[in-house]
Amino acid sequence: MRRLRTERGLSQGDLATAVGVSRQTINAIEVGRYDPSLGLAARLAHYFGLLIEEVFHVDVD
Amino acid sequence: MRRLRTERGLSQGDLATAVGVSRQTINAIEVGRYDPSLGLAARLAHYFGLLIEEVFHVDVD
DNA sequence: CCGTGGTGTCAAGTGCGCTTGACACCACGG
DNA sequence: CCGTGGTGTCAAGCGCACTTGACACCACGG
Repeated sequence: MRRLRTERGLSQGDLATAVGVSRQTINAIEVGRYDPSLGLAARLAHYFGLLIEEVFHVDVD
Repeated sequence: MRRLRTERGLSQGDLATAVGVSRQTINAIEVGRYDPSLGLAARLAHYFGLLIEEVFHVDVD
């Protein structure tokens, strides 16, 4: 997630506005404070041109 | 979602216990009252052997 | 030395995801 | 006729996803 963002030379704020959330939300997801909603996960994956599964390694148990 | 479930001959309650949520939660998702969390979406997709993107048509805008 | 951009984090508030518990309806088999 | 399984839905409550606003720290260029 942080890798995908920095690889593209984006700040947290840039990515936040690109997917329509606040900067703090992007930061919280990157540092692992909570998981994004399905909608936000979909927008982020779509923005990076990847599958949700490729961006987030949710453990399924 | 309902199609995937009924194709496998499962009740809402069966699927609910299979993915670890309540029956009402499965029902609410099927009737579109709200979207599942990323974790639950991942467990459901995994249970059906599909990608999250194949199970849920989240509109990305 | 100061300003600026990027980041980490806190506090307080809103709304949704999900819970338990309950009740009603329908279809079915006894 | 009654019981049972499957479904739809309500109410009240809990915790998380996400918000705005604020403050602090660090690195950098002027």
